[in-house]
Amino acid sequence: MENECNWEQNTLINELIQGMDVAKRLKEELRTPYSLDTRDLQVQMILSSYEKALQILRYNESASKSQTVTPVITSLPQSPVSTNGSPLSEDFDATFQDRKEVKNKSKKRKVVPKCIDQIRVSCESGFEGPHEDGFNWRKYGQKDILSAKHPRSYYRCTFRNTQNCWATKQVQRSDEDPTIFDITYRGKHTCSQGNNAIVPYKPQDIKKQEKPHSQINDIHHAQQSQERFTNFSNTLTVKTDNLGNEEMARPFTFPSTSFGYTTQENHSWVPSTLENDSFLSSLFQTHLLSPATPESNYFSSPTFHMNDFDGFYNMPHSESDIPDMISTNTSVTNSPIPNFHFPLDPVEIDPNFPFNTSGFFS
DNA sequence: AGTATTTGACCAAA
DNA sequence: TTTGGTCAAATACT
Repeated sequence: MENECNWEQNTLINELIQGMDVAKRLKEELRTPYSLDTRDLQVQMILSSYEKALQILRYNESASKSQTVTPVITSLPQSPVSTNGSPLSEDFDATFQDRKEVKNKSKKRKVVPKCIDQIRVSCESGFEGPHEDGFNWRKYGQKDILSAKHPRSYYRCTFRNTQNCWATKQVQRSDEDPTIFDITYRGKHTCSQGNNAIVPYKPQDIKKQEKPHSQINDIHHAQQSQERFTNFSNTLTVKTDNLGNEEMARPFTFPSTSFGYTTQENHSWVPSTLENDSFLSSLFQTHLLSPATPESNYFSSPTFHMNDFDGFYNMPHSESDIPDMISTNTSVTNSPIPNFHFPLDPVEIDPNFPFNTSGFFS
């Protein structure tokens, strides 16, 4: 618990410092003719930092009022260890236990898992489905929700039976903006997709996995990625609606250095310099490094909104072994983002970092 | 034929 | 009793 408090405090400080730094940079750049993309992105970074800082403060406030909201990190007993040596999530633990009961006792409603990631994805291009996140999901239910105009869809991991993966997600179209989907992830993937590291891919190499009517099908090619990212920074917004605290068991696990998250095994790889930028690294992981199913791509959502930067928690982590899904070709020439660069102040990028070398996505 | 989706029913929590 | 999550048979798709 003490470490957790330090984490949050450090994160809070980091976010405030980051916001201040970016604001300073922006101030400098306002004096010079600089790209609007950069300025937009910096504004978003500033907002993101302050939003996250506020989230931490709000979370602490609510947690102090109610002991029922306890971060998963410390509230559960020791997790089991998976076959690859990494600890399974506490959520998996709870979920798996519940699911075993389901097997014995049909249709028993499970206890809500404690680890929930919630993100908002906007699909303003008019496509039907919400964004793709790189996992294979099978729809197992749809329900009209009383408080919502649109039905809620329930998905479980395709590898539930074959690999005993109990991750699920719910997709709810927003009432206010039908182009926005609220996606709630429950449970961590324990399938090969969840355990493996990130792998670059060529969208055209991927076999078809899901039906087109439920998916975004604006597949972009690698050559477009850099341009898309530039545009992306224009439209990118971070939405931090007040999510219920009961659903924010791991509310602040965005990959900030203060968490030391990157030291964990199986963690998504992030350039070291980007780790200092929790917002950007989250963006990086979620939308640049995540392999996706055929109908999607790294920029499948013209605009996306993340309430919770824990979304990366479920990102696939492998360079290989994503069954039947992606090409194993990982050479730099097939990188989805050739000559990738961030529209940031160059000072922020480690000059030694091999963005343009074969080590970048290998 | 195998796999994915749809949808009404079931069940537990609230 | 209501509501939301899940199951599983029926159906659709490949």
